[in-house]
Amino acid sequence: MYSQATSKIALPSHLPQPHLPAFDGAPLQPVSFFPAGAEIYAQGEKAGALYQVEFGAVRVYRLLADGRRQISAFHLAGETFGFEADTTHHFFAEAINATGVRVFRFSSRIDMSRQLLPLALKGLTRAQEHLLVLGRQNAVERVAAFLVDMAERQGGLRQVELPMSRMDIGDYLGLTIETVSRVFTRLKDRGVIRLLNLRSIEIIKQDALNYMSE
Amino acid sequence: MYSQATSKIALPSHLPQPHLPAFDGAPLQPVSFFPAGAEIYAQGEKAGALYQVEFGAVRVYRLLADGRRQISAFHLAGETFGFEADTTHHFFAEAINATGVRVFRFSSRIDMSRQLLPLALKGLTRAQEHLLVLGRQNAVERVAAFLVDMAERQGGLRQVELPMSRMDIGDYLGLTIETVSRVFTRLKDRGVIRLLNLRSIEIIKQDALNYMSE
DNA sequence: CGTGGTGTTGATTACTTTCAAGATGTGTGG
DNA sequence: CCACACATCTTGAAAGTAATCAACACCACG
Repeated sequence: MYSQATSKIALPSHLPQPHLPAFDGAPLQPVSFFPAGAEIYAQGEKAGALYQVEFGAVRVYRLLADGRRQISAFHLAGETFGFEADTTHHFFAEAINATGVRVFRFSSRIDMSRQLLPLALKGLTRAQEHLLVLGRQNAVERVAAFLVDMAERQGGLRQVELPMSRMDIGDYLGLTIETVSRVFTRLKDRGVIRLLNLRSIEIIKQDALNYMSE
Repeated sequence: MYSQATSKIALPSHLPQPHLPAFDGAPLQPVSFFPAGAEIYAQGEKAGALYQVEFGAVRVYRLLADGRRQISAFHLAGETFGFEADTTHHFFAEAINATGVRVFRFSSRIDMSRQLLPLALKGLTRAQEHLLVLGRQNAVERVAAFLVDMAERQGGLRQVELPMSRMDIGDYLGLTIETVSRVFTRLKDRGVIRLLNLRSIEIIKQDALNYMSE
């Protein structure tokens, strides 16, 4: 496990090209690199920046005192995270894999509220939709909803990359790794999905998956 | 069940006095009155306003096709709701009891984004914290967290009013009404709370309750 | 080609839901 | 003001779903 990110290094040319910057007015920031497992920010730290994923994937989570973890969101390439209601981070953010992030520090000289609001509202809607999944859906429905969401965010292709571990998926869906694994197996046995390898699946019956996720 | 709200009536003098308006610049709106169970807005309707509760209480929820309901938030006097990421409502909002609401229609002449952002971020943080409850806490912890939250929002007094039914509480916490009822009974039997009547409780052991909610 | 971490599968346990019945509370009309 | 009726809430027993505990399989890495 790494504790420090290697910041502001040059972006290797074989990596994906930059996405559209999240903000007008702000200067284009260099890409900070975080190896797998590296902390981007921690609960309790002072906030004051937004983060845009260039490549890789990020998990944002909270912990209970006894170690139970709830991942509130995954963020893929092109997505923005790091909103806080006050000046302190209430969550942890970590790179899941080797990840490049553009950090936009808040500047008093540029009013970003106009541009932040739609992003914050998008995050709010996402969180509220996830509440429905956690509050009222069973294990199969949760996994189906997760796969549908991941597929949509990757352009709606049949093949879906899952950059995160079963543990991460479980902590996102409020399930144990065993239950996640069993549901994957059931979906495979029913011919709904194929497991290409541990971190990528192919959706065979899109309709069935949509239906399961309601 | 009522389908129409009686709008723009005069606020009877025996009712609570107005809270601070949510927005500067916007003219102070009259209070719309909604009887118990009345719909404030529905999923699919065109959005374009914010709502501030003057008195009473509001539930915001989504439905699954088979009728399962998830209440994403309750809103009490002084609180603001109705944020949407696009121009359409993705949720339902209903008055729980007789409720007064101030409606602030968006005006192109006044830029409210500066004032909306902190409210949206507050809502985002609330939703993310609720995700932890639904994803990783058991029935007793959920109810304890709910009571602690309601107590804090009512000024931290020992006596807490619960304007909503057990059904509402269950649909907020992802539990059945029977489980909610059983947990209330257990907390009562352990001497943690007293049930003054169906809609109000007294917190006897605040520490125990805090501890249970983590 | 081991070796440790990650994932899968099986058996059992625990918790919550479901189904059912009864109790309590509220509102209405006599 | 009381009585009845309907809705809400509580309690109990049985069933179902996911968690836990345990063993094994599969990778990915050095």
